[in-house]
Amino acid sequence: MADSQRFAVAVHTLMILAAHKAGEAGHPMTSAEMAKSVNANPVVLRRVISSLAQAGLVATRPGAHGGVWLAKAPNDIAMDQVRGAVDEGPLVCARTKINSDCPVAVAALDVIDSVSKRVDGAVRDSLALLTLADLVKQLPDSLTQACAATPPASPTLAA
Amino acid sequence: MADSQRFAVAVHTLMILAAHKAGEAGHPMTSAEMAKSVNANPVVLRRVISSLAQAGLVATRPGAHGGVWLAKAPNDIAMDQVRGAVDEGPLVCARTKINSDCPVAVAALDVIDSVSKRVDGAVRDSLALLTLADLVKQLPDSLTQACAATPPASPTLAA
DNA sequence: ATTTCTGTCACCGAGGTTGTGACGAAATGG
DNA sequence: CCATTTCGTCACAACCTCGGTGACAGAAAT
Repeated sequence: MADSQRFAVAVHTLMILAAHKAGEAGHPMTSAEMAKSVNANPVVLRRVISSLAQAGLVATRPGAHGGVWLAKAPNDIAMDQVRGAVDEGPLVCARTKINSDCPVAVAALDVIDSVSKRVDGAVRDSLALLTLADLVKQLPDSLTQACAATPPASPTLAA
Repeated sequence: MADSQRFAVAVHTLMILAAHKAGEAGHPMTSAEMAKSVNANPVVLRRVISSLAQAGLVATRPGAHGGVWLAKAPNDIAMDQVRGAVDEGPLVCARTKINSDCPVAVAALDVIDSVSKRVDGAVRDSLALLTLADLVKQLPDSLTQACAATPPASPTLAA
């Protein structure tokens, strides 16, 4: 239960917000704008944004001139929080349908469960060390500068 | 692309083979026998076994008194090999449908890709340290002894 | 030759994910 | 007060992947 693209969409969205330095008192970005860059339906984006908002990573405001912005500094947004917000299932899932009359199967289930937990821990640990700020740093400098200086109706996002 | 139960089925299968000390010159186990314990269709099991065989982890022989057995010592079977054999896709997959006219999207794709590689590396590393022997050790001693002494038609597997 | 078992195919149904339209609620501006 | 914008969420369709199942050919043992 993990082959969705929600995590990728979430990271993409957060990078856009960070690169454009979108803020409440400035120019929040709309889901429609960002949907163009992600090449997805605005509703899909809003579903992801909704999860991120519940996790306290972004804030939103409806109405004219409303939109989405980061609720925390990029340095304080770690990737494991993002994954936890949009994709809560375990990566490697155990079997639910074992034959409970078979003692080997019952014991194996526990063992496999421990493997699953181990993998999940490894994923979480590796993502916890990665912040949104780290990712934005990987963007070409020219790009982030262009975005930061962007007035509404930015040419850096449009198609 | 990782929410399948193939990995769990593979581990379960390998544990059965290890616990029963199945060997070519002894009592290879049939997919039908093991399917009972896993509570899955024999064909599903054979699909997994086929992948494991291609990876050199198990060996098979058709025909009467044929079946499956471990091709290596449990100490030499690491879990990352198992995962690689049955589930080759990346755990967290990037978006394929970005808007390639948007410079932010193009750059973000690379960044997300690096995150994906990082996660995959973490998973691989954590699984590489875990061998089939480690997992079998976690089984209750009584169980492995009962299995090891098992003649054909074992009561420890049947329903 | 018969039996047993693997290997593989084709097909179906279940479940989850994305795409899309629609509607209400909230916020801004005239 | 009203029109506009935008979020939030629902319902539905399209699609894809996965597991379950039956079928059949080939290999091996007796």
